[in-house]
Amino acid sequence: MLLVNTIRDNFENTLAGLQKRNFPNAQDVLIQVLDLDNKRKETQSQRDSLQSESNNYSKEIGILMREGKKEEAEKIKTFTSEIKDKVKSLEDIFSQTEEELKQLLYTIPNIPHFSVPKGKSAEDNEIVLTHGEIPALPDNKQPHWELIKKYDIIDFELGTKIAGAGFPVYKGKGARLQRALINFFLDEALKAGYLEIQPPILVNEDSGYGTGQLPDKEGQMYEATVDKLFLIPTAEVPITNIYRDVILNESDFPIKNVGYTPCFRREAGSWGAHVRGLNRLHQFDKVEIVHLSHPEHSYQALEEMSLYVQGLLQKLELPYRVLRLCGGDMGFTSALTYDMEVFSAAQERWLEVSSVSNFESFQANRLKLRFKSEDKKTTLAHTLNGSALALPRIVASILENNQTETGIKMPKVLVPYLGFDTIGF
RNA sequence: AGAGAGUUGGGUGAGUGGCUUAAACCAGCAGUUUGCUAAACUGUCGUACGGGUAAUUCCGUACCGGGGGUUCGAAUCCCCCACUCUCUGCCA
Repeated sequence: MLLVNTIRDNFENTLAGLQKRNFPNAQDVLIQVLDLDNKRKETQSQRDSLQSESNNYSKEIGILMREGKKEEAEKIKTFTSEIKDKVKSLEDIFSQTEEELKQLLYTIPNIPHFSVPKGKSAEDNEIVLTHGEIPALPDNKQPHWELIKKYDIIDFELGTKIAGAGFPVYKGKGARLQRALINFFLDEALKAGYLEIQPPILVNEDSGYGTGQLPDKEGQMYEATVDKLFLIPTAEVPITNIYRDVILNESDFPIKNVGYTPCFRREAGSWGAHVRGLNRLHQFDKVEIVHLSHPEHSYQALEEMSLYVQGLLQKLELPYRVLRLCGGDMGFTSALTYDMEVFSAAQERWLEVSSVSNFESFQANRLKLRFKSEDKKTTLAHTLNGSALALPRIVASILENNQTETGIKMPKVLVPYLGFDTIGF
């Protein structure tokens, strides 16, 4: 959620930012925000001064009562009841205006960083760099959904029987590969100075609002309706909400958390031809990194996270590229997002395996996540997060890129975790 | 799940209708004393929104788990909800 003051003080920049995102009627919406805010302030002033008057009368009554001057007190009471009605109606207008303003602000996305390219769709994303060799595979190469059947390591039909489409069952070396990757990712994060967190994987409504899944995107989440809980779509939700309504000390920065969780996404209506196999699931595993940063250092933190994720991909010997998302493709809450895509050599496609974003103060504003600076001012912190990494597509590209006639070779770095070096017969 | 007891500022904890934004103590911060540390003493110590000012500052309003109500006036009385603790039950 944007700050009204930011909109007021940087009207032109804000407008330009929204236009970069192709946000419709940007100018009208921003003007409406300022109008509502003005109305809110005016109403508050009126209400407060009347309330003040009423409080003074009440004090007088208190004094008179103590002195036993009941009649005088009764006289004053007649004034206050009149004021009370006025205060009540101003109060109604105030809270209604405030609510309207909040709802409107909820619909406005974050302002893109100046380096974000213009554009409407994924086609307009900027390729920042490409790394690694694309492996030359034999002519009879197979996509991962064939390989997992061939070696009997992941079973979609079984998952359908137990839960439904998009809930695969990992078996034998498939299950062990999952476990190895999770441990590898967590150990790497620990080495890089992250604090490991195991959060709940169901969250309440407040948490959903805190990170912006609610309102509007409740359809993306599975919901335990009886208890009003939501299955998390990413560990970002519970981990970032740890810091909801928190005032940190400046010396607490940087805060670096990592957590492994299963993730659940309904992905309603988003199934198509190229989402076969592991490319898109209802349940998958992910290791997520979350940074809380001083506003002055958040872009350094973003670069650090990007390099960290790239390091993981290099260790896994996967060819990848880094994209800077354009205004039209960026998430609602993000100011700057890098996507990391791995080349999956049998599908001959780039697959997104990580998305690293700086939200600046957009999330922190909703979360009321602040810090006290040296000069005792309370200021919104900056939040960032990224996948490090999402498992299914990593598994898909490891399987596809490393396939040979005799089996699938595992990345060297995983062998100590796996206890085997090849998935074969 | 049932019964009972609770929820007050960073912490402990007082406060059953007006002089309580809230005692006291501890921690924190600033200062005095001191060769240094410690101790002692003095002061300071919340958040949000709004307003006045060139500015330190000052003023108003709201906030004692959350929401609603009674009242001229609520931390205090009433209702609903959430959470915590104890006992009983169930359970990995």
